[in-house]
Amino acid sequence: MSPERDLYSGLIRLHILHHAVKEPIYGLGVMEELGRHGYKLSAGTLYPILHRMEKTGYLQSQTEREGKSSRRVYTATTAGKRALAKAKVKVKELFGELFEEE
Amino acid sequence: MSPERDLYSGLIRLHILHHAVKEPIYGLGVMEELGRHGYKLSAGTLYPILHRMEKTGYLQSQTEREGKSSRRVYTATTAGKRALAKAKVKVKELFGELFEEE
DNA sequence: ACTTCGATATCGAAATACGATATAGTTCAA
DNA sequence: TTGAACTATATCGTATTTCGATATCGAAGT
Repeated sequence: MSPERDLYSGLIRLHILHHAVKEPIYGLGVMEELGRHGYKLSAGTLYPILHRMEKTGYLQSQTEREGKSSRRVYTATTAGKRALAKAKVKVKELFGELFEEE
Repeated sequence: MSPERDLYSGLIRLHILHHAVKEPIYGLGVMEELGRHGYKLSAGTLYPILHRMEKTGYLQSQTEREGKSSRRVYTATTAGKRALAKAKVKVKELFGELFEEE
């Protein structure tokens, strides 16, 4: 529906990976965090993204039962950290190009 | 094949859009430029991207016949420039998060 | 009981990715 | 002057991804 999504899909994953490196994350929490950054995506989009990032090997999950109900909590794997480190170089390059002086 | 592609797909489009705003671009030229940034993508991936960005309304094209053979040359539309401006804000935000001090 | 809420999962049609393959004009050496 | 090498773009087919809609399930109100 939104044609801008194409431009942002990678950025969204990098946001997710970055947060997963810093601390454990979970689905709805990520949705809210992304919403704060102006990315509107539904649960039907986000959860499959997390599943795939786990299948790819960037994230690992475990079901947490903290008193209340259960949450599937994700943290970044070593491969995820490596992928983020590489991607940061790319983001830096893009940033440099986009905001360079004439 | 490369699972990192997921992380970069948006970055690639932003590179393309950025260049199309600065000057006219064409398929193989973009491929080489992206290659210089370490993005390896085949013609079968790139051309459909350009087609879609045109269909979306970010780019407009015309066939140029500069003496030699012909090239389909793309430039950014007003909508494309607007989309890039918006995306730049997002990239800046991501950059800030990824490279913030602790 | 019933609804709302937090949380996750899955379905299905449409769109996208990408290697492989096709097409076509130019150049240039044999 | 045939044909190999190169420039340039397009399309096909399988697999994957997107994303709204829908489903599930337990907590907590009321």
